[in-house]
Amino acid sequence: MVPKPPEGHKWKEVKHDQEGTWLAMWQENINGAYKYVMLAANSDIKGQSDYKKFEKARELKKYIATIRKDYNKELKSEVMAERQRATAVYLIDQFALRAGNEKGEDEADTVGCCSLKFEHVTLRPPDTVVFDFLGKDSIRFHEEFKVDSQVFKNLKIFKRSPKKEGDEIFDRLTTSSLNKHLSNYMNGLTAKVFRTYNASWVMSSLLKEMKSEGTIPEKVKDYNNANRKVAILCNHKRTVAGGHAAQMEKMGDRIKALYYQEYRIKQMMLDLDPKLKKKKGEAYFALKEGIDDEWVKGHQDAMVEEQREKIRKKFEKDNEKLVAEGQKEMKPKELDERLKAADELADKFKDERKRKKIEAEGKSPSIDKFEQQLEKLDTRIATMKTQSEDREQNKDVALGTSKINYIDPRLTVVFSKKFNVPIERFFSKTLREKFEWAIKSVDENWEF
DNA sequence: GGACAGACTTGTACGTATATAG
DNA sequence: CTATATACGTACAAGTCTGTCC
Repeated sequence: MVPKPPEGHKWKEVKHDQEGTWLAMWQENINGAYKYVMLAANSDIKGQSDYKKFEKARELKKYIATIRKDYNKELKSEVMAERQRATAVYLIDQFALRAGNEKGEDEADTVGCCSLKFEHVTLRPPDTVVFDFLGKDSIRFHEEFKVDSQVFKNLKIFKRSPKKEGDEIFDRLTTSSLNKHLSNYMNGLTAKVFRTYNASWVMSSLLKEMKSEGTIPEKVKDYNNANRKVAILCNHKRTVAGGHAAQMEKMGDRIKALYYQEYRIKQMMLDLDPKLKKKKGEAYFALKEGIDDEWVKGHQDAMVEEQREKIRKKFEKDNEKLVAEGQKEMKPKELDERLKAADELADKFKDERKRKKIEAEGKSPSIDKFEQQLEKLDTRIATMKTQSEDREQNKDVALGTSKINYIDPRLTVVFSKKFNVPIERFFSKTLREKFEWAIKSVDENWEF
């Protein structure tokens, strides 16, 4: 049944097209772009086309060797158009460039492989090529690659005078001619299939050689590391968050604080048993690199201040409670009394600094207990460090796009089953719906 | 073979929900 | 328990690619 149009409107046309996947469409009034109402990603229709997309990429496996052999040969073709085509396919295959359609005057000045211009490619003998251009969404692609010597020669030829800035490198090539050529190898093969193929291929090779062990977060991190390699291949970048540097510093500070805690414990051990210094060696008891007296002083001041703040807050809260219960609140004098604990801490630190000695504390302290505390701190430091490294590595790489669009979801399912990590760790609720076809279709032995 | 119409995928930022550390 | 970090879902613009017409 045809649904009623919104009040005061009528359908321009009602179609019953079994091929199309859209429900309604209209032309946007600003630049005439077509807008579509389509089913959501979790629908059967979308799932099927997603499945087909990855199956197409898998099919490329059968032809890739021939294609590579051919373009390597055609890099030397006498026909310039063929030589350009071979070079372009090389770049698309090796470096995961997008096809690069021609764009209109009014659109952003971004490029892909076929639309690369003179100034986007710099040649550095003997065989290094520097790409620097704005790709889709004006994301910068800035990479340096070593290339096949014939590719280097070709690019040099394609840039030869009278070509100058603003001119296209592949002036005898369009995306349609390139895709037409590719479709000779395999039905439906186009430039974008290479991105899917290479992304999934890289992921599958990484997962094959991987031996993920340890806790679930550690295994997830292994997966993410592979995911990140794919994202880098596809140049999926993101803008570094505003507070990134500050956050890194904060984490670094926290790690330092943990190291300092260890230092204190070790000093306390010395307090209990001075002979340990000989046994464990001087270095064991030293302050970690990057931590000096000045830092320690600042850290201690902060700790004291923190405690003061805590006491004040607690005081206020207690008072609120008293009032709520209909009782009188405590006098400011009580707060001063409570704050003495912080003063004592400050005095203790001051004394320590003067005497350069840290006394063992806690009830019935023993070397054994301290050793245990140290062990706990060690693991905390280790997790913090990996977390901080992870964050730094991810600051400008977006993992989502490759996971959602390029990595065959069945690979993720295989990882999940092989290493016994719940799929929920990799796919959110919506993604599990989107990839239902993948989740229910494979076991741990499936191969891309 | 080039221009344009049309259909479908990809990609990031953003606001909000949720998890986590302190 | 609360502040903050992170994850999630979504919007919608920007791509790719096919088909048709000249």
